[in-house]
Amino acid sequence: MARILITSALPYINGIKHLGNLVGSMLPADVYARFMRARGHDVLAICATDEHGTPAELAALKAGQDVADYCATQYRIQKEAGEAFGLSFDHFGRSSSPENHRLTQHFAKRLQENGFIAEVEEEQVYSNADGRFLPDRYVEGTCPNCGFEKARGDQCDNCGKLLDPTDLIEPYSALSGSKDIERRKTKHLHLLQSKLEDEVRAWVDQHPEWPVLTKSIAYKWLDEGLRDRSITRDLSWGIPVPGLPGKVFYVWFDAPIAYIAATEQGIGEDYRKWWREDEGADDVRYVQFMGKDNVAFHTVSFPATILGSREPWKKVDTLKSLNWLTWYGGKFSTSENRGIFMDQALELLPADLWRWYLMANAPESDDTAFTLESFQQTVNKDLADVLGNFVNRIARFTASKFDGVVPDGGEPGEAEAELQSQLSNRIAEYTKHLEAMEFRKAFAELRGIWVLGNEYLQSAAPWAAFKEDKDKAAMIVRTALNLIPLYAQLSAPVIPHTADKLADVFGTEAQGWPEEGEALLDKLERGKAFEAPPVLFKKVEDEQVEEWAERFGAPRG
RNA sequence: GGCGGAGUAGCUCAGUUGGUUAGAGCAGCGGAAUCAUAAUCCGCGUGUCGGGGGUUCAAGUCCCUCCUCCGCUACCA
Repeated sequence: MARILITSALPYINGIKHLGNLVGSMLPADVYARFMRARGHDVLAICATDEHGTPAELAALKAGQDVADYCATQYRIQKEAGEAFGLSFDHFGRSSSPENHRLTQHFAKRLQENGFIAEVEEEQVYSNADGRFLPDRYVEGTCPNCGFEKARGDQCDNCGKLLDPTDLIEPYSALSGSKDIERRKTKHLHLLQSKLEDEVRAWVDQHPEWPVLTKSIAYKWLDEGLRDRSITRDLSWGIPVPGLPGKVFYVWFDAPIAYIAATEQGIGEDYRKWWREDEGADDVRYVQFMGKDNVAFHTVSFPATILGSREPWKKVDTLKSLNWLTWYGGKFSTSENRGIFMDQALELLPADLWRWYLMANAPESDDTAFTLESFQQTVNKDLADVLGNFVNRIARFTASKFDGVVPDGGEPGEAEAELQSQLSNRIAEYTKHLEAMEFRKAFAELRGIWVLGNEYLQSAAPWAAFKEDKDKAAMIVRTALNLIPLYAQLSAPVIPHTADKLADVFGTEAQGWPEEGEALLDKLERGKAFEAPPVLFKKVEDEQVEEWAERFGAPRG
C-alpha cells in the first residue's frame, strides 16, 4: 500500500467553473484518486478555491457584495457543484483560510530569514477614480504600435505586441474608464528567485520522466534565467504582509501554499505527515493535476518558494498537465454566454454522463473541442447502448427465464475461458493506462471491456441455448451476470454513481479492483435473487441537443 | 517578435528508438441475430500522414523551410 497525495489546481473564486475547467484538473484528479483508493492505496486528495487577487475584488464589487461575503458564497457554490459532480476530494478548502494566512506568512518569514526576499520601491499605476492600484492589464489605451484603441497595458490584443502601461497613448482605467491615473511609488517584497535558479534546475533535472510539455516549459523559464519577482500587491483582500500595512501577498504566492493549508484545514496537525519529509512524508508520492497554463508555477515558482524555505516540505513527484477543452473550437466564455457551466450541466443530465464524455475525450495531447453533437453520440453509444443495454438485456432475460435468480447448473467451456482470458488482458491494459494517467486510452479500454459482455452474449446466445439445453443456458446467464459486479468496480473511478447502481444489483462492493489473474466469472452466489435495475441511462434526444445548442450559444450550421 | 506544443480517414484520436500493404472508435454501407433502451454482434478503410525541399536502401517518424492553430513570454489567475 502506497501513500498518494493528490492535488488539483485550485479553481478561481470568481464564479462557477465550466466544463473545460472541470476536465482540466479537478475531474482527472478525482478519477485518479478514486482509482488509487480502489487499488487499496492510502490516498489524500486536496482541492480548494483560489480566492485572492484583483478579479475577486472586482467580481465582488460587481455583485454588490463585500468581498469576504462574496467569496464565502462562491466557495459554497463551487464546493456543492463539485460534490454533485462526484468529486471525492478528501478536503475542499479555501485559500483565504486562517491556516493559509499562517502558513503563507510562515513561508515569507522563512524566505526573509534565508535572504531570499528584498524590499523594493517601484512605481505602479494608480487610479484616483477607482481608488486603487491597477494591474497592467486593467489599464487600457491606444497601442503605440498598431493604433488599436483598446490595447491592454500588458499586451495589445490586436497586434500582439507586449506593452508596458506607460507605452499606451491616452491610457485610462479599464474599470471606470477614468483618465485620472498616475504612477505612484509603492514598496513591495520581491522573491529573489535568481538566487534559487540552480537549485530549481537541479530539482527539475531529477525528473526526466516528466512529459515533454512540462519539461520544456520548466526549462524555458530556467534557460531565460529566473527573475526576481514581486510577491505582494496593493489590495485589501488577501493575506496581510507583516510590516507593510495595506499590502497583501500576491495570489500566486499564496495559492500553491493553500494545497498544504487546505490539508491542515481538513485533517488538522496530521497534515504534516503528508507534507513534511521529516515528519513522515518521505514515503508519500505527490501527484499534481493542472491545465497547461499552470505548469511554470508548479515546476518553477512554487518549488523555488519551498526550496528557499530551507524546510523539508514535500515537492511534487508527478505532474499531469492537460490542454484546453474548447467550446466548438472557441473559448468557453462566461461573459458572452458560451459554453456549459458545472451547475447548468447537472440541471440537464446526471453527472456520470458528463464525467464519461469528458474523461473519454480528455484534452491530453492537444486542445479538444466539446460539441453537444459529439457528446450526445458518445454517451448514447457508450453508456446507453453498450453498457446500459448489456445490463438491461441480461438482467431482464434472467428475470423472465430464470425467475430472477443467479442460475445454478452447467459447466463453463471454451467460450468462457476465452472471455476470462480477454478480460484479464484488457483489465491489465486498462489498469496500466490508469496508473500512467493516460485517460483516453484507459477509457477506450474500459469501453472495450463493456463490449466483451455484448460479444459474449451474442455468440453464446443463451436465448437459443435455452430451447435445447437449459443447463448450458443457465451457465451462460450466470457468466454474464458476473460481469455486472465486475463492471461496477472497473467503472467506479469514472462513473461512480452508475457503479453504485451496478454494485447494488447483487449487493456487492463498488470499491475494489480485480486481482491480476483472478477468476472473474463465477463469483456470484448461485440461487441469489435480484431485481433487474431500471434502465441505467436515458438517451439524449435530438430535441434536447437542439434546445441546449440554442441556450448555450453553440455555433449552428 | 522569441520559446515550446500541435497539424494523420467525414468526426475524435493512436501511431515506441525511421523498417513489411498507416491503425482504433464514431459516422456511413452490407449482413447476422431477436435476450435487450430499434439496443447488440460481424464484415467493409487509397487517407496528397499541413505544403515544399533534403538525408537514407527505407521517412507519418530525422534535418531545413513555409503555412495554420494553441500555450508561455514573469502585474489575469
